[in-house]
Amino acid sequence: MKVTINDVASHAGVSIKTVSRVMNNEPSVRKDTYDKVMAAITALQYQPNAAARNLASSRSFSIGYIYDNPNAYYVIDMQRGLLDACRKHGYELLIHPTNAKSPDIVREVIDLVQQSRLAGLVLTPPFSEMPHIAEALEKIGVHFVRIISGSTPSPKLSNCVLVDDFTAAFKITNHLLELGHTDIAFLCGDEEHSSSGERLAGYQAALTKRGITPNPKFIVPGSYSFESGVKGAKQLMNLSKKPSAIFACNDEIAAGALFSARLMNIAIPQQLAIAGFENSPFSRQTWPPLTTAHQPNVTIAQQAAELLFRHAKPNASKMLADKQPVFIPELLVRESTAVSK
Amino acid sequence: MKVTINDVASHAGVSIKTVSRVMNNEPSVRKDTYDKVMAAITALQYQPNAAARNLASSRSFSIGYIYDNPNAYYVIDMQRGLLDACRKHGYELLIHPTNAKSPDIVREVIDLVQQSRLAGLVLTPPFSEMPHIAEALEKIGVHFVRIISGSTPSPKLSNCVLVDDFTAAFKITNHLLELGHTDIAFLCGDEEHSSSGERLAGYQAALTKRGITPNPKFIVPGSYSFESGVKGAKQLMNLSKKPSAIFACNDEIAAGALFSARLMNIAIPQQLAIAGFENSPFSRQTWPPLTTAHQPNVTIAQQAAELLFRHAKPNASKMLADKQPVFIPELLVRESTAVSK
DNA sequence: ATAGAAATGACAGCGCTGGTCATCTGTTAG
DNA sequence: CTAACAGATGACCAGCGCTGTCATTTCTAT
Repeated sequence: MKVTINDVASHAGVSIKTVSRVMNNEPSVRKDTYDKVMAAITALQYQPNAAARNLASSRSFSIGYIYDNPNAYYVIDMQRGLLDACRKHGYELLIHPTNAKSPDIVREVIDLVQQSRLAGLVLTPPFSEMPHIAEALEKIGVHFVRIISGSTPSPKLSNCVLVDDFTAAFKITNHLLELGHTDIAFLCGDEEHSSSGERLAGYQAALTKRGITPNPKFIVPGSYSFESGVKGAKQLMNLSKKPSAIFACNDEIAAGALFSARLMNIAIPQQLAIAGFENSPFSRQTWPPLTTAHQPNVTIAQQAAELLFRHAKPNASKMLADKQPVFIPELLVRESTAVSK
Repeated sequence: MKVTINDVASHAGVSIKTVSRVMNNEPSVRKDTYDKVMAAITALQYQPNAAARNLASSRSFSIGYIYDNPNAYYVIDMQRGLLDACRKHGYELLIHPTNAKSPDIVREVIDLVQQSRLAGLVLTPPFSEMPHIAEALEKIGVHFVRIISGSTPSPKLSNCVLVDDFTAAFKITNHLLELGHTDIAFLCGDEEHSSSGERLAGYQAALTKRGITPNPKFIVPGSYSFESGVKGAKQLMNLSKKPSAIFACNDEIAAGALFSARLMNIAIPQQLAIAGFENSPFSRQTWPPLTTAHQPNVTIAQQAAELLFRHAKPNASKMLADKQPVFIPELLVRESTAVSK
């Protein structure tokens, strides 16, 4: 019922100490001994007692995931990916919803890490973009991995997983251009999220490449919310020169724009094409369904956790330590942009 | 930096065992000793080391939350509530997404409980409605709390938090009746979820009370999905005698019905009123926004965890042990039913 | 004053890791 | 073929911070 390290040792015909060495990836264990021990571990389904390990070594076997994101689907996907990686490595996941805007957010995070004795932390926006959090974490020597918007790996970003919003936004804009649209507007998300900036840049780059100068009136500041989309679309459709397509910074904004267009009796996509970003579940459930970009969040989270373990595990192989994953969200064409103008 | 039980003991002038007794609510600690120790604990900001407690006592200080629910907002809310309660009681939350339809789901749950040495489990649908899970859990003596659909507390349901879907559905149906609708259809959710049955019963009861015999053709079986709503609405609107209102078992189905109605050029709510259930975030973002019923999921989760702790903590006061919370989701009228027929 | 109950304390040990040596095995140079 | 050495393994102990058990002390009621 309860398999201890002793059982594994006698089953493998080695000493407890050797099993412990294997469990902790210590060097100087011969290959065949290692294999023998591993075999015993799987045969007996040995699960080390986390509490005992924890207590004896004073390091911990859990990582933390801090979130403050109104998009529940994003959070759930992240969790799923992190959990997968944790299970694989025998770690636990501590989740911590909180308020990123809180004035003592740094202290809160530090407290969490220290009280729960976390081995590491996975940071998603907005936390991954807060320099004082990264600094504080570095100062107390806690490993962390950030998931951020970006396209080019660099040594400075060694503990980051990059999501290439720029390229994905470029592709979406290109899709609209190929449909014949030239007057394409952009509804921004929150300025403080770098994803919004990256997507805007991708949009602008695509236009420029076609020889179109982005029209400043077509770039509407806003936030990642339905309401923002409602307002933004209204503003755009009241211009004397209206856009024929809108690229919204995420699906929620796009849904708002859709809503707004409907109030104004504008036919989608005949009179106005609308594209979103994120592929949230409801992007398929709007009418018409939204063209959008799909982020493989579960996989992204897995990779982030793997990266974290590579840094956090004392003796893990450093071979792969510098692989820096970049994910490019994939274009998903649906009916909100289906018909060319 | 790191305060141990020793520090507390010497600060309070007692033995470490006595501090331990206080920490564990053991009886036979004199009032003034108790106060002295508590004072020392607060003065020193003592935080017991979970790993050590765990190891020494072989009980654990974490509870589990198993989920398999496509509705991310529901899961996030549950987590939030559970986490709140856990923090308050010094417990941790272990989350475990899984597949409820898996053939060895019972074994998986049992393994989880035993391997992670969980103090208890919170079960939401569909797990809370699977009798073999409850049986297995009882057999191995693990505490658990179920969140289920129901209206009347009973001793058999002593470890349950009830959500009164019946009454809420009754209210929604009543709302439609008051708008003058008499031909009200019902789009069912998954049959195996008792919530669907309860809501159906509430709907039927409301009709019956008004002297209307529910029309079997107006009751469409289905599942908790957008697609089901699309199909259901189509089927209803192809009847020779069409309903003038649809009550969908949840918002997702309602959104599907909305989508379907739009394809058929049916004006909402002028030609057809549609109501949902759940108050998921996107129910506000459909067009028109959905009339629905709001479940206070965060609070429900908190109560469930509190109930669990009362059962799981060995020496906690049993005073409140038999309070059985019942939550009635609240009617939220929005534009999808706003105009009377 | 004294039995008996209640409150408190001493001590071992939960399962594991870290450290220190001692021993054993395998490899290489002579 | 053997000496000499490095690498691999084991034996052993302490101790992480706490709880369970049981012995001891203190209080209460007669």
